[in-house]
Amino acid sequence: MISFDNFTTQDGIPIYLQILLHIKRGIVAGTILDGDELPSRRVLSALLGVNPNTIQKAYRLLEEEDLIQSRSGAKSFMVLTEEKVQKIRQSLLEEDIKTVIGSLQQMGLSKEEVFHLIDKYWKT
Amino acid sequence: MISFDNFTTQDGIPIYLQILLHIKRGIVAGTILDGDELPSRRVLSALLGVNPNTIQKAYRLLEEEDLIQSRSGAKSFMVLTEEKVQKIRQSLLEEDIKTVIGSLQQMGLSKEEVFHLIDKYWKT
Amino acid sequence: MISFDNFTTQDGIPIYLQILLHIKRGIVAGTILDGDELPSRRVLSALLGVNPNTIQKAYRLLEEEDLIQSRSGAKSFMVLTEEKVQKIRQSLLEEDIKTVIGSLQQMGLSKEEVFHLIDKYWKT
Amino acid sequence: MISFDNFTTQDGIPIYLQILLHIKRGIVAGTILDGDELPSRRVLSALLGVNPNTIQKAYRLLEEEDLIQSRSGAKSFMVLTEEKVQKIRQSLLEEDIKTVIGSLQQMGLSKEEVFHLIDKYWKT
DNA sequence: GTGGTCTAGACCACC
DNA sequence: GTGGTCTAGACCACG
Repeated sequence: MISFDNFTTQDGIPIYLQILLHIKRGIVAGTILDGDELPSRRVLSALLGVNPNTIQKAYRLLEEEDLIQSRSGAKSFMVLTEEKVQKIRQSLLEEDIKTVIGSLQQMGLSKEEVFHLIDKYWKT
Repeated sequence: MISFDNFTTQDGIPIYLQILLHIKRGIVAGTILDGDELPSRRVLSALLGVNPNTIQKAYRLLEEEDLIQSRSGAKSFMVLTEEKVQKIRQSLLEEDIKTVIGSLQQMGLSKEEVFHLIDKYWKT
Repeated sequence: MISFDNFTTQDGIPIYLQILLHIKRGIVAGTILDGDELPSRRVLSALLGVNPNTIQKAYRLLEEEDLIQSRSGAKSFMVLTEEKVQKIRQSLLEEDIKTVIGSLQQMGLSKEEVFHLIDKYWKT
Repeated sequence: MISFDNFTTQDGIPIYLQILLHIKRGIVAGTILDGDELPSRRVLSALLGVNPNTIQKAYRLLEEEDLIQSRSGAKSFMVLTEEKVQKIRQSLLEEDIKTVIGSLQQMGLSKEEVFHLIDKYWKT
């Protein structure tokens, strides 16, 4: 069963996107594997303290990307291939890195200062 | 006059927040200084291709944070102190760094891999 | 035994309501009589290709309207009086007629055009 | 401006479909014409006593059928051609007639009885 | 003022 | 129990 420990919603970003990203990051990290069972709408809804529809929206988008298979009345499962995983990995990494680099550069930081900051805040 | 070159809106984040962030990052970078004049709502609206109300909202929030002041007619000026700048710097840096570290750690990357990626995508 | 030949589910209307209507229309038509036996939930479920719970819901509503009675084991029987039949007849007829007349009038048809159309589509 | 006088919601059918049908019937009747302005979401929502989103859903479906043109911040207008009107007319008429004939036949009525009933309930 | 999107809760059919 | 749909209300960007 896919874990949602350490998940806390933050505002400014739509919740359904945060859920979607959480799952995609788990896929990239290898903690979510092909065939894994997803928590049901209700269960996850209760766990995260959000509306079942918000969960559903995240799941529906994942299904449209062919990463999930849902059937009414039955549980939902991950449907992953190595190729899909690599594609997600590539897109997520690039996006994260480019965004943060853009912000930090605009604030006038040097690469060395960035390295230093990451080192400081990296949770081992 | 504060520059908005290199500013392009990206969707997913409210535009008024993007404008707010752009200005705050300029403050941190030192390219926006105490006393600098802000473009008028009308001018900036035309420049960014954004509705005047959206500009108005960003300016209003900056005013509520005591970072700008409207004087004599429609012109607005930055009202900064070293203390305010440091506070913004601290909050922006921490937020950016923590967010990206959280994402990348969740994807299972090591600190070294992150350094390598930043090095790769850093625009000199 | 009550017949469900010619019954096909159509979407847009809850299936349990369609079953309810099918039975009520049979009552009005006189093909369903007092004392007639209803198919068991399991049998009808298989016959219509519908979930047993859905059948159960339709039967429960009929029971609440005092039109059927469950006796001796799982078998259910129609419990009808002339008065009940007339009441159902009245309500169904009026509802159908008024609904369709409302639609067709709203589309600007004359009574004669409606007669012509019914004549055209009436299956002898 | 398109009229919603005489419109009352009835349950059993999704409200957004009732709104959609009301508009289509107006198109067929010729009371809604190409270029006509639609009431705004909020106005119609208040008028009918339903949620703005329900109105929006009806409008969105009409837009997907190319019967409406919507632009953010601006009003919505009908975009009709004679061809579209005839197609709607055909589909609505057939559906209404076939549905009511099916119901009434199932209740055992003769064509003459149906004519009589329509004559009785027809509002002149 | 306008339309578009996000979150929320209830109901339905199905397993 | 499961996922799918409908209705509801608040917020956003825009004219």
